[in-house]
Amino acid sequence: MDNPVNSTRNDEAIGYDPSAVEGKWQNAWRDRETNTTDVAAAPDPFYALMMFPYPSAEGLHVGNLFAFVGGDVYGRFQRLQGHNVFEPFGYDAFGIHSENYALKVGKHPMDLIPQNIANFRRQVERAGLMVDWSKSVDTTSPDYYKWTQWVFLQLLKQGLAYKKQAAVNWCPSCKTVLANEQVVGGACERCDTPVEQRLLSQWFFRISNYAQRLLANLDGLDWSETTRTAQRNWIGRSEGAEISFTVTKNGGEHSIRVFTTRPDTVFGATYLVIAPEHPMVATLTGGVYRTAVDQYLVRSAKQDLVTRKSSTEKTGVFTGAYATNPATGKEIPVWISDYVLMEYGTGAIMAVPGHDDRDFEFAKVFGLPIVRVVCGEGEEPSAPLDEAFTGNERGIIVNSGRFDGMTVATAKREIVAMLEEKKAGHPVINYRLHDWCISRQRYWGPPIPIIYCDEHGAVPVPEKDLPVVLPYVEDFKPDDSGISPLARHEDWYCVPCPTCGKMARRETDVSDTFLDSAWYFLRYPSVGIDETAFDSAITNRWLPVNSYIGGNEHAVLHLLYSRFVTMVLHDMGLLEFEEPFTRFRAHGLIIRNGAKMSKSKGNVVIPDHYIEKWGADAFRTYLMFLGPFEEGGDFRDASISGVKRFLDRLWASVTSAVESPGDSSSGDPDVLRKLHQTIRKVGDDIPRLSYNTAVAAMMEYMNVLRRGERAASRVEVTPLVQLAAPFAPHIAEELWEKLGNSGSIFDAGWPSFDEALAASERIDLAVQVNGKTRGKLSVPRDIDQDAAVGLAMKEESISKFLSGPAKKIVFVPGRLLNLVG
RNA sequence: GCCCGGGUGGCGGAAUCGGUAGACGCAAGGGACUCAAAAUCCCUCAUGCUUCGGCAUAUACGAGUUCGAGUCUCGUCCCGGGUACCA
Repeated sequence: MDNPVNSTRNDEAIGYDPSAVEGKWQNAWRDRETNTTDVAAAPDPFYALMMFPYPSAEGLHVGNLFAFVGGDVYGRFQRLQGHNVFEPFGYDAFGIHSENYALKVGKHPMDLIPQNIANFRRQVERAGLMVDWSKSVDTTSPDYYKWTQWVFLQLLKQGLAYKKQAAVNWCPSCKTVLANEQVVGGACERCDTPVEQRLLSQWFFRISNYAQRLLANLDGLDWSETTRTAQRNWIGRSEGAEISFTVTKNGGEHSIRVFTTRPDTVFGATYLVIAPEHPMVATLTGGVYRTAVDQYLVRSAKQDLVTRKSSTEKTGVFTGAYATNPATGKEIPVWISDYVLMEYGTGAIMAVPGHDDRDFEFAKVFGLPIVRVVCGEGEEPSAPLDEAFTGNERGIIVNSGRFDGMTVATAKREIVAMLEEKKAGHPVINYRLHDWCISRQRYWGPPIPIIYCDEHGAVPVPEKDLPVVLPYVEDFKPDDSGISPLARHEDWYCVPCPTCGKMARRETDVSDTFLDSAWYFLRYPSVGIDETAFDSAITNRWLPVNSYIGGNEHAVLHLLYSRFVTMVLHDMGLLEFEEPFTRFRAHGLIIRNGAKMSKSKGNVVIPDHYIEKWGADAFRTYLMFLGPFEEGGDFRDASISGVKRFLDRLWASVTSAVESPGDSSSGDPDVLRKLHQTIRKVGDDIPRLSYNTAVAAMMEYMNVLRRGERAASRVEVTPLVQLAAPFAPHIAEELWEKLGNSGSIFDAGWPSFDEALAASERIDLAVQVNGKTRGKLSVPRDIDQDAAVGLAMKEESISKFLSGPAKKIVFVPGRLLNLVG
């Protein structure tokens, strides 16, 4: 801007060149370290976190960027409020996605990931995020996963990591383990061979020990309600009872324990079912039934996990054994079926076909008796059931001896008491939450730091020997030579036992990617510190995270695992807090052609060329304007032009204010009123992530500003530049500089609003007759009811709807008057 | 099936506590400027009637509560997401 004379002004006033402005400020931010936070000294810490992405080869897409910009607007706003905001960024680069992609393109993930990361960083910088790049994290770097392995060892030390046999999906043709998402319709996605299940010895974390605490703490968290609900459902607390059924077999007495949430229906239990994996299967199975049972066991063991869990067709086999129903004293048959899961409850159920859909279906298939023990309103106790009656709110107990006539709720209590007396049952609380299996028979992850010694068993790798480095191997493909790719590399897995020094064998499985991401937020502030996973003073200063923004697809696993790991470290005395994220908000999804934008749907849009064409500021603001941040919206590139127009006008207004020779220190009262209303509105909207309405409010103000003939003055324009800064940071910096300020606008604070200036003298009072709006009156703001009624009745256009004086008057001061005739 | 969301003009959306439905933006139509186009600027823009003053109807559908309902209650239909034999 070397020659601000009228002849050139038009060109400058209309439109601006985003690439020049944005390049200038991105360089300035880097050179001046504007976005670098002094984590040790900052007086007013605010940790603004966004979920780190998996750095795909295609690059960051619009859906990712939407989430990041939303987080960035929040972070920048907090900084403008005067906080020392720490906004880090990193990469969740281990895992099956990267590995599969590497296999597909025939490259090694270790070569691929650095390129992808460089590309992501370029995109994020180009989008103008306020990221502190001095504290970035890459989960595949040994500097990072050294501490992931350390976290594993801490859980082991606490007795929270253990090994057990567990089923995995196995492709008999590829001779490899498949992840659930690689099983398509019960077959291997690559060779279409039917998948089987196979038992492997795997590492688990005892997250189920924390079920009650993970559930209870949810009440105190400032999180999206949908996310908390999803976690509650996942943890799945059920109150019920455990009941014992006695089996007399070969002269011995055995007891089968079942879990039920409906002890009130025990009189209707006409048979028992145990899971195929139940330890008592062999004991219970009698001679002639053995062959059929064995066949059934083989069959259900072969079926893959996905199909077995999704098919609802009932299959089963009779064991030959009978148990005694402790309520009725009757003998009932014991069956085996895979609709009963060994992982939940006791792996055995009492079947009440009259009042459970699954039991009903099973009873129909095998011709087992169905007994009604609950009646709905107006139903006869003897009426047959043509489907299970599961509604229990108004149910009344029948056919249950002395419990008849009780409500379901009362009977639950009374029947459990009766069973307790007989020593045949007691109340129990069960959780759906299973222990977390962290073993992966894969290459692309951190090796689990364990060494197996013939003499000493599973020996943890000493902490001083971490990291256990993942070797660069050419044949990382899980092929037919064995289970885990690392198990093919003797030179790697043969190591001396840390305890006795004799030759031993490393664990060749790697850990789950979710373990990498379950603690990364602890690492960010301590990046660069080599001696520890996280510096205690720094961590307790910056965490828990003030604001966490991410996708609801991680509502359960990632967020739950992070909470679990944090709780364990808290219990070990390593952290002062036990919940990692004070506030969490889930953003919405970006829809393109009617579907969520995702690689699998094939509808991703890469933002680069939009940013090139319209500028990062316009693109960011457009993304925030297209719909409510927490709901997402349609990506339709046509609408970007409206936002660009707004920024052009902002540029033009500031330019003319700067150049205008007239009075620039005062403003038009109407404009100033709108300005102060806008400052209030934007300041209210941003914290509740109502970004779309914040942008709309700024546009409205811009329309008011441009209404008059005269050029805008500095007082009218300067606060608007500050309000726009979180959305359009580059142009805001540039205009801030044009307005004669030095230093970053982000260190200049947020404009304050004056309540008195924001209020107007006169208001429009809506006047209704019988609830229908018939007109409006321009009246003083503080008009009272009588004065308002008097004015209204004088208006012929209003009074014509009334035949006489109003019988009832509803007056809402400052808003409306309703005359009821 | 179950659990969450959601359904408002041609389109994206707004209406924060039950108080003027359609802010803001896009698209469309008209006009100004221009040799022309782009850009820019101005105007119109829910629907139907209209004597051009207005009037009526409208927030998926049907009931209800209320002076007043997009908003609350009950029922029905549709769409999106999550989850799934959890006893």
